Amino acid sequence: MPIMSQRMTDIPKAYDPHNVEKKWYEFWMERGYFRPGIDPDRKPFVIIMPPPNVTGELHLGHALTATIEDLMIRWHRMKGDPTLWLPGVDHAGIATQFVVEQNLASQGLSRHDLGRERFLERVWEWISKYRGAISEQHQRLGVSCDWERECFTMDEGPSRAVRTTFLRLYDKGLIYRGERIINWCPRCTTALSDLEVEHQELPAHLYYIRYRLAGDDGYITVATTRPETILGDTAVAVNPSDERYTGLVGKKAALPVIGRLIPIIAHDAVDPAFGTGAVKITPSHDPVDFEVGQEHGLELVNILNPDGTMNENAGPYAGLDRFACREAILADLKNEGLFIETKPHVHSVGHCCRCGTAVEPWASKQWFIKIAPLAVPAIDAVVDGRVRIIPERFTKVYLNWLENIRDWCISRQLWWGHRIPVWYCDRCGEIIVAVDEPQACTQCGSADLVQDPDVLDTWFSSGLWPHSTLGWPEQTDDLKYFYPTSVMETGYDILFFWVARMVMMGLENTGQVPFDTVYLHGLVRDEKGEKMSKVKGNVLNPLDAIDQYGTDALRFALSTGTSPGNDIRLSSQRLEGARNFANKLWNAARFVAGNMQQGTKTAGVVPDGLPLEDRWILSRLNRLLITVNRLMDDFQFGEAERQIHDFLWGEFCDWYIEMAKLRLNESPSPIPVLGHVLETSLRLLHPFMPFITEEIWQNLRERLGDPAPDSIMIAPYPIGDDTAIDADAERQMNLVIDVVRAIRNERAEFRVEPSKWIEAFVVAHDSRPALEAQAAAIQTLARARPLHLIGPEDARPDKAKTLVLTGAEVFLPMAGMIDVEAERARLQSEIEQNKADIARFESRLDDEKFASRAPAHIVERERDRLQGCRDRATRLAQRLAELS
RNA sequence: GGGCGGUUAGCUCAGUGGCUAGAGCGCUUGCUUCACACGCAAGAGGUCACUGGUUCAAGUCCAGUACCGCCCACCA
Repeated sequence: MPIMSQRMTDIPKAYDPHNVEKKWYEFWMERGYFRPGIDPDRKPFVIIMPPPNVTGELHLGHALTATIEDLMIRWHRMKGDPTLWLPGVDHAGIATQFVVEQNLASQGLSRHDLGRERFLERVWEWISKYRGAISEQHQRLGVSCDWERECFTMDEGPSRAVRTTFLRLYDKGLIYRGERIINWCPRCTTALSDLEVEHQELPAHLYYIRYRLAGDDGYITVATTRPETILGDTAVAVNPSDERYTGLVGKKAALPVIGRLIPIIAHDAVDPAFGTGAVKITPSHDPVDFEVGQEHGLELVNILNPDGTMNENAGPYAGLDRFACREAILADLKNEGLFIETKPHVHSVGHCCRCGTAVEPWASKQWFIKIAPLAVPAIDAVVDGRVRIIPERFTKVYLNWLENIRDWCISRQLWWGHRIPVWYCDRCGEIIVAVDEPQACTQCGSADLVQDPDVLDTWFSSGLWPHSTLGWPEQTDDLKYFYPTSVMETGYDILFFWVARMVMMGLENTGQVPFDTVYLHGLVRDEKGEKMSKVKGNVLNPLDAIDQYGTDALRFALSTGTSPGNDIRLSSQRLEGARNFANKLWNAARFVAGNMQQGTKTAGVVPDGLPLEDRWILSRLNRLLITVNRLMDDFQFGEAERQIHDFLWGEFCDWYIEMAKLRLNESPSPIPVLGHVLETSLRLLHPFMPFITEEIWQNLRERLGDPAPDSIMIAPYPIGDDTAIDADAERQMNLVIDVVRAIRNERAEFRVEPSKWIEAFVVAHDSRPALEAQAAAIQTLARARPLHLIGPEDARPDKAKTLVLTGAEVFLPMAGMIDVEAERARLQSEIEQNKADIARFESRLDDEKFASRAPAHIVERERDRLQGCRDRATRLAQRLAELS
């Protein structure tokens, strides 16, 4: 005992994460544990980390990604798999250019003041300043990724992969340049893909406007939500079957204000029931109108400048902002008597996902990927199961998107990003697409080549990430060994942006799927369920959470009791709960360490001949190990953690340690099972809470005589042994627990002072030997002394509180405190309840179909239960009779 | 207009056909019990949204309804 109390003072009472996290992270790094051990005979486990924005800050979504990926990685590493987790960062075209431009703006400069080259220098400076912050944040989260393989999308390797892919797709005719309607952001002054546009339903107006007919004093009335685009109209269309307008088709109408004459045409796409049944056609600024224009050979009249102001085609309105122009034109129409009426109308307006500005559909010359041919193999891969999506419901979402996919606009009018590898010959106009910069025109030999000024959509390089990071297009050793990767873990919000494109590009470039499994996690929300955003100010910085609660607590809070694809609400209460669990574990370890004498063997513990509580906890532990391994295999990490938590707190601490204390009071000889269960649990928990488990494990290791590796992170992951499962021990222990709880319950009910001992009689039936062996424990845990273990026939106290349990009865003689009437009523109600139970079990068992169709062990269990209820019924009845 | 998800204790959520449906937080009562007050013990609290179906057995599977949320879509 002196040894124990002495040691206890060595270890602080509360777990302090800050003293341990840095220490162990450095230790792991120094030892090189994060590097994969390559074994050509073993299939590796590989995760490529979703690359965060190079100039960004990690938010809780990244913390969740890091947590789930790290737990998978650590688990596989402990299982002995060659394990690679490859980190990286993304150049994030628009986002990065945006922050650097804002920084310039604070100095009163625009990127145009600097020019392209100097602007890019600024971007690189900015990156060199902020890039390290991301990895530092990641390291504080405990990520065990291979930093030596860290990649940046703008590195030479991935950049070459980008150009190579571009060339290959161009040669195949899958990349083309063409004039199409794209989404234009006037603030970012670049084209966007359809995915980068967020549609919002907004209340607006439908304006009815008259166009004068040419050579006639009649009118045709159109309805539009965007009167300013009148200036770009090149036709009015009606449905060919619409009799109201049959006479007008082929005639001309004059545009209001500017008077330009446009034809009236017939087209199926016009819905006669909408508005007036006549629609103005603006091929330059509307996707449907563009199609109509193509079919009818209509002219494209662009009326906008890149910044959203009106251009010279807008005549008197040139220079006005598009929204100011709308008001101005409406006023003029009213003056001219061409404005008829306005009706409220809800329609959806696209906004730039980066800056929130309303985007303009705009006919513009851009580069596109003809994506449908690439989608087909990506669909097949998921349909035939080469790629599995978790949770499964997203399979349908994925397939639906790919089946209806439209060409992908990949050119961006930005400076920061992968420059499009296309050169134009100034002399002959030849278009040269090449991986390396050409020195002369392949056609005419001229050296006057100008590279396309645009850059590629950031997601183009992201789509190549799983193979470009491993060395593609070179057939590197890494590519050969680690590709295809194992799991792609990311948020469901980028299923289309990223996951689908990786499948398409991976298959296209390598002929293989990029990963076997897609694991999609949910969004992290605040305690009110709202999306975290800087604007709302409800963003919780992961580092703040770590400072306050510790990394393990943050990881535990983010991943426990959650399920794939479902959003997570993170609150301070949740973090506190996780921190409390870490502290509980810490203190359990403090207790165990204090009782572990130097050289106590904890490995190779066998249940044979051990006391009941030892056999019980070993049985429970092994059940847990089997369950957790099954859950991990099945990607149910949150449930696995919950089970570990419940075992450690509710079984190991609440019962096993409490009973161990009694034994240690009797005799100071060490209890190997105590150390064994803790040590095994630490390894089981390590992937989820890496720091505290390492700290305790190392501390324990010094006391262990067993040979062990230098770190818990390379120790073997525990697997269950079903021969350790001992149903008898569990049954007996349950009875002990029931008896103790029953007595405690009554003590509380009768307000017996906590320190006071009370006398108890326990009638044991089949389990009498077990209860006798546990008499001392029951006494102490229930504070019941003297405790009389008696037979069913033995005399028991007269006026006693009686508790009829399934395998025992407890009598508590509480002099003067028993109300016989109340006691009788209570027993009567228990009898009623018991009767109902019996009836339920009987009717189930009497059903022949149940007996014949239910599995044998279920039938058996129901029989046992019925028997237990019947026994109890008898004893309840007896007891009631005794009371009268 | 299509599709998906949710609806389980006061709150937040687990529960992937089989005990009498669980946890954390909150609440009530009592405890400075020698690992832990970031704790211990006891307790209250449920028509698993609703209707029907499949099954020996449904919170769990199927169909429909209601409400909430999300995604997709060229509704001028």
